[in-house]
Amino acid sequence: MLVYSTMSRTKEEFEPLKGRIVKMFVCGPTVYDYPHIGHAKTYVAMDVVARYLHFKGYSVFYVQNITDIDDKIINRAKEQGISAEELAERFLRIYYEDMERLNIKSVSLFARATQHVDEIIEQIEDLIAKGYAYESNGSVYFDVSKFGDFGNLSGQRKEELVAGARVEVDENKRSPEDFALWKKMKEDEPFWDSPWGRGRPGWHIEDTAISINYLGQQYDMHGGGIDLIFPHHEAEIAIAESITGKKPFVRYWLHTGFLLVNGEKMAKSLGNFLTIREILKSYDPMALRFFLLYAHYRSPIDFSYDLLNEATEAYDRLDNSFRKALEAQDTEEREEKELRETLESCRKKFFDAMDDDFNTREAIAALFPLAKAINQSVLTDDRAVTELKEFIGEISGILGLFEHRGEVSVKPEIIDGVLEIRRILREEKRYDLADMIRGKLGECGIEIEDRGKETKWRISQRSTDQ
RNA sequence: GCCGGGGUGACAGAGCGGCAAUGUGAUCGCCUGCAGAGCGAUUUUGUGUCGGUUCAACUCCGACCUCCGGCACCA
Repeated sequence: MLVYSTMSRTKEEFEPLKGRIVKMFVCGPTVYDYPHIGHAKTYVAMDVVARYLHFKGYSVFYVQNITDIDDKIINRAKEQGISAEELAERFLRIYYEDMERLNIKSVSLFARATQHVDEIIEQIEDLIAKGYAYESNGSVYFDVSKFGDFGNLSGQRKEELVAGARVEVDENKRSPEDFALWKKMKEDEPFWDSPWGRGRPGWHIEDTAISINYLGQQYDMHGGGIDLIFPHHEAEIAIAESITGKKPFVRYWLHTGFLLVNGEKMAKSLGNFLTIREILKSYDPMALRFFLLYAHYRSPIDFSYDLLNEATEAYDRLDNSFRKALEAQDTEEREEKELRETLESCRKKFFDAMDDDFNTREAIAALFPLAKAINQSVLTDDRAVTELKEFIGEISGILGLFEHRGEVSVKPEIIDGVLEIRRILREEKRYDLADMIRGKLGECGIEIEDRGKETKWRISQRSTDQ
């Protein structure tokens, strides 16, 4: 299996540090607002990475941090007249809800910055003791000049960085490129006590404190959006390797391409900011998930409703045919050669693509010919059907798609009864009443579909959205 | 200025030293009481430009044009 690492800028053979155990860390959100579809892109992609590693037989321990204290949270809380803690709590809950709806299930542990302040302080003390950090007027900074490898991940040389820099001038820093590990408390701000007085943690060290605490001094994978490469991940490497003296801190650095809107980065100031909730008001969460996976994770996606609609159509096509396969019963032993062959080649293409740096676009593309074969088939080949069901189960687990979990709030017998009456009406050609029943059921979120004399029904995904 | 990633049919978007996936859209036909779903067929000279290497280049090399992102708060 090949994995692309930003550090080497190439695909490398994947091999975990220790046997069949994979330890991965992904930079989580700052919880000060509704999560947007850019978050969705990154976290869905990383979810599939974790799911696939799990499928490959690795035992995956996946930690995500939650930044629940920082300037944005403090400022937003002030605007709204509530405490920073309250604001963070509220949006953390919303974040969990949105992730749940997107079927992101692989995270083993969410770790909040505010619950790891002790570890953060310990790391800062360690850095100061080792001469990599200095205290200045109640704040503590990392001394970038002490870490020779700074810039390796982003391919930047320190001199270049400083040259083109628009670094914030801060007279407390020895050098503009130094970054804050501990920020002195300002008026009316939340604070923690520390050896340097009251203050709060800087951003970069939160992740190293959490990841080293749970995953160890070196671990396998670290993921996040492409915008985090610099300076965030450079800073993490500097902190971690300075503390532990061990290189590399992380074996594989994975970065997701940006989600763009109108060809530009999504930003509040551009007015093209789209939240997950906004999209899910009118789209099936599975369609959004499919849309995000129907591109390679390292590629950018230029979001538009046209493309989302297109993805919805494509997803429904696969979903419909897979449902047909999963519902198949009373199969015989009559061999369907075409189906078997297509299944075989699809399976190979799917896993080859996934093994090649989690290429979900190509993996999904391989599913369409299978869908076609299913639609053409009468599903009489019991061995092929069994294998088909197994395969669909596998890809559902890996992609987190094609899972039909619509809960029925009415007894299925009632719907079956209604459909029996409708069948009689259709036989008697009383189509007005038959159509009326179809309409009414549709309003209740039950979609029905006539297939010859038989009628299938299912819970509509879209109408279950809030 | 520095660093990174792109430019492939109407649109989206993979792959690859020889055959250019896949989806969506469009057109026609079939199926169907209708709807939906589906099936069959068709759809445009499709690889940014110019050179080089090669028997063979969309793929490798060089130059150029152009788009996007990062450069110290970002998924």
